[in-house]
Amino acid sequence: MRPTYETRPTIHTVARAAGVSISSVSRALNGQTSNSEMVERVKAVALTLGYAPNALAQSFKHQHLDQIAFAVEDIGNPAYLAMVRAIEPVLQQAGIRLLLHSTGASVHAEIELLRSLSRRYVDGLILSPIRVTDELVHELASASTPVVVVGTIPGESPVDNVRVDSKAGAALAVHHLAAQGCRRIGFLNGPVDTTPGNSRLAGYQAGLEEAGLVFDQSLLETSASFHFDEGLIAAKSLLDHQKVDGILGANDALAVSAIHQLGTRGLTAGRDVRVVGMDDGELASISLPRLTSVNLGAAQRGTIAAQLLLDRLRGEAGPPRLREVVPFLTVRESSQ
Amino acid sequence: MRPTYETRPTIHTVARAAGVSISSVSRALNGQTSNSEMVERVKAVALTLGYAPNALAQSFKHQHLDQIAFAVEDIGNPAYLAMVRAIEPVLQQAGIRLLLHSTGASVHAEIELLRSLSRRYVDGLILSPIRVTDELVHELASASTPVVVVGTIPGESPVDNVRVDSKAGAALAVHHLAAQGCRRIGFLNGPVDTTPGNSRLAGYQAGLEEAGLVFDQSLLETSASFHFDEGLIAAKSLLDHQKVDGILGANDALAVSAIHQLGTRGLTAGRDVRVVGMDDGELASISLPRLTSVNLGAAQRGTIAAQLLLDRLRGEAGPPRLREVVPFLTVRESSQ
DNA sequence: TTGTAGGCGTTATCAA
DNA sequence: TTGATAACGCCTACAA
Repeated sequence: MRPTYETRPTIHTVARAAGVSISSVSRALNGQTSNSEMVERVKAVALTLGYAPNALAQSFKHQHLDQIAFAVEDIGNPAYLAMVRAIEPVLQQAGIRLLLHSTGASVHAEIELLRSLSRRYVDGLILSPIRVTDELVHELASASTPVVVVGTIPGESPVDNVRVDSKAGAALAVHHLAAQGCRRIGFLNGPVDTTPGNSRLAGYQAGLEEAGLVFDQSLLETSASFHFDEGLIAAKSLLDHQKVDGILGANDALAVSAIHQLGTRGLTAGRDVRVVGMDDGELASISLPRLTSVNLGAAQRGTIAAQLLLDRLRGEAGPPRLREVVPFLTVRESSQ
Repeated sequence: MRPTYETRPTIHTVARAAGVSISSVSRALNGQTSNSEMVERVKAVALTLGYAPNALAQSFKHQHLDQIAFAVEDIGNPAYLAMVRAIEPVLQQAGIRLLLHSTGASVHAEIELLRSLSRRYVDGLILSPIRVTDELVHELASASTPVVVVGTIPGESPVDNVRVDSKAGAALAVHHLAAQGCRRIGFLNGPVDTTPGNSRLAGYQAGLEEAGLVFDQSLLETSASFHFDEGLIAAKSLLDHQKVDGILGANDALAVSAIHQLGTRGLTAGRDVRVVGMDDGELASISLPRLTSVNLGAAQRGTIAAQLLLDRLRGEAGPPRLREVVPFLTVRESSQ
């Protein structure tokens, strides 16, 4: 049998039962100065009545809900997952709840989300846009609550921003492969109309140049997405048409898809072809062989983003802040 | 330069600007019957003023926030991740937002969470408890909002419940291994004081019995957790001490850790020792060799849980409902 | 069709 | 130290 959810005690119920005014109840429960005997009585009554202040009414009164939203394309993406896990404890510590928003890789959905902030159902937003359009930047400027953007946005954008130099990260991977003796380094990229795809391609090219290797268009294969399944198709195409001694995947899933396609050809990652991924997520340490990967500091970015946003919620004014996380390489068996 | 977030237009602002009363504004904006010329004017004024009704005030008035919480031990667990991804679209469809709660495997945290529902900061809760204590069941009974439990709970618990027969799932895996000719089937379990660990052990034993094999305590290895790292330790211990021709992992991560330890010994999963996992998450199709796994319908459970909860939010009364998802086996290379 | 007024539950101001 | 009262922004009888 289900209980009814209807009639909960309010502050009036408690006041009546304790024989005091509602203001006294409020004060007693919120630790304001008052007669301690009365405080005890009120607390006792509240307990027996099972009274708990209505968070909705409190929020209405204070005009903040103590909750923020985190909006990403897909929570299943390991990088975003790492961020959520990093954001959570920071918020919990501060008594702030976390709302999850899936934008489904739609800039339109992100813009709608920014507009809806004027409804004030959250106190702030952490947004990790996959594509940055002019319109998005414009909406960021006029957002009704503090916003922190995770990912690279134009310099003049008037919001806090935490980013990672993923171009440098990709270059790092290329350097490593070159140092291991690779001369024909294939690149399995994701869509280039996304911020990550774009900057990783730039990093691949820069890395080649710095290593004294020439960029060969035919060693570049662009997957339809950053997911494993589509990666398999792209990896197959790359290996069908080109002989490579090293492969950089734009993320771990793409790198692992390359490992699979090597296996299909009787080749072993590490021994025959060196493979490096990016993100350094759980998959990297679980894959076989373990995957060398560029750590892009997803967890760190999440933590920083949460802290920046909390500052704003606490009233911190001042110009937009920019935090940059530096990528590093975690070397495992797949590249040795 | 940051904008100020202070003075947003209210319904009064709009009313004054449009030269009507606040009730007219409310009616105009909510599509109530009224003079259409006036409606147009109000809408125009609202638009130029950038007015959007304050969600907090609306929620306060209606006494519901249009948001629910999903509470799990760790959102990084692939099974829970699959649930979130399944829950999201159902809620979005209904205009309900999703709050994420991490309980960190603490029953105490779960109980606190259930109590805090009386604060009414969510309209309902989907809870996936890892351990079910009497106290938890008791709190479920007196929760202030509708609750849906994902996972097996005692029959008399007065809340909606969606579960999977994971005992049958584990037995399914054992049958499969036996049918492939395995006679010494090791079991890499997670902690047995958890609901999943407990029922999977029972399924392993039942499966052996049904296959005409005897349960051998020494073929059972219990990992400290369901995570890959600890799985490696347990898998090593199992393989150091016993010769097996089949291994069942209590989840995909544990099964993959077994694959790793086999590799260390020059053995290949599938060819030398058949390996089966449970969960059938992304990891199963990404691992090398691809992992045969018991699909426990995590996504399906998420969808159903969301629907059950939505029913309650819409006022559906009636006795607690029980939904059971049936597990099935996805066969891949690791067991052939 | 429109406006006035009351109320949702809480906190805060002010006078007693 | 306490209690009456106003206010937060919105919706909705009810009266005009």
